[in-house]
Amino acid sequence: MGVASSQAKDRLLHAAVEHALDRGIVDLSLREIAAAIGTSHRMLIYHFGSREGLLVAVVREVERRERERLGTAPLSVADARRRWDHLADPSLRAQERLFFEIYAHALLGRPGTKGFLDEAVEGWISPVRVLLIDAGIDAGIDEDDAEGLARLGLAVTRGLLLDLLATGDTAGTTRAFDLFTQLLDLPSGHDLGHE
Amino acid sequence: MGVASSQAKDRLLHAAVEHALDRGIVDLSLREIAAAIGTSHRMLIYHFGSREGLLVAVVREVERRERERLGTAPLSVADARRRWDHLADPSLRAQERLFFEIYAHALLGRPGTKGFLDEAVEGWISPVRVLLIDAGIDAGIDEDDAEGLARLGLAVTRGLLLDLLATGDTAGTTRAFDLFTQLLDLPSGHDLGHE
DNA sequence: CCCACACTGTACCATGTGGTACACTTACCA
DNA sequence: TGGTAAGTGTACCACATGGTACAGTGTGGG
Repeated sequence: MGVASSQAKDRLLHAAVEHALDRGIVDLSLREIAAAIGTSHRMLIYHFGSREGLLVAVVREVERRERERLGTAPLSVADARRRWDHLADPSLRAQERLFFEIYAHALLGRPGTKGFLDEAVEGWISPVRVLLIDAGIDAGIDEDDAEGLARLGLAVTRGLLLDLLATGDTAGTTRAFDLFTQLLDLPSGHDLGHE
Repeated sequence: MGVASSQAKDRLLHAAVEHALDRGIVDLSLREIAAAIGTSHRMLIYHFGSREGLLVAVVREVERRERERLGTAPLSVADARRRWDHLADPSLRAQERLFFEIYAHALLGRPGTKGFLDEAVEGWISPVRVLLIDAGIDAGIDEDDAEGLARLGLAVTRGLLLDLLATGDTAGTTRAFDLFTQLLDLPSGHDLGHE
């Protein structure tokens, strides 16, 4: 069957994700996707078994990229602003939009999204919490504070991304982010900060 | 034609929205929806003209409810926590989930969502900004601060709602929200309204 | 050589899709 | 009373859907 991984399948998956990045995924038919990436719906079925199989593969790939981003993101607290600048970069818009599309999809319990939500929230909060606890030994941050702070930071980031995706207002959302770092008494933007 | 409003149409729309609240909307067929709310796809076409017509009607209704919530929300800052408690109430989960589903849908430029994003962001930021400017005359809040603060408040709320919808962790998200209000030094402070 | 194998094109299937035609009922109003 | 219009049921349409059957293609190894 073609269910196992193979070079052809990988190529198809990559192309399908690329297409999903700017066209979405949840309400597209196999034929639409296939036509867009230069293959036939027959091939998608062959390699992924079914439409749901393709969905799962795409979701997993998005999860993987998200994790990868987590792994390479500078996690030091002082780098918060640099991290935001990275996230706010236009080249990441498509990925974030797809992320939110799948997020909403998963909230409705659609097939192929098991575990996505846990990973999407806990996967980010957890390492930040640990980091904060380590960094906060001197500063007197206890575990509840660390958890709450991690949660709040994630919320600010995701909330501002939703704003950014809707409005495209990089300057405005960045100003709001700087405001947050100021509230935390963190170093804000290097030199392109506010004022 | 049935395109104009009527009692029957209103009943159907209400039922359709109710159904969308816990089953979603964007990837459901007319027949699925119709069967679930005890009518026929024939009737939905009759009253709403087309599937897209129904979609538009549902989106508008969700927008309307969102605006209604905005209108009745207490905007004074001292009430921030009470407002969050209201949002975090399980009875609103379905509405928020549907909101994010449509939000994601709109981010992809799907038909029937024109104006949704503007309303979703600017519709909330704007009144809060005005409120902050008014309240901040004494406290020295300038317009940029007000805009940023409104934006940040909205982001915190939406981000924590995403968290809450995914995890169901009312206590944790509420702790994070409290942390935010503490950072703002709310009890003594200026007004901060968002939702 | 031949066979196994990964892969792909063509053609097809049953079912589901949005949408329509038409007959029919009810109800209100002239 | 009759007519007009909203509303509804039944049956249907052309088409798109996910999925399958089958007959290939090429390629590498024995």
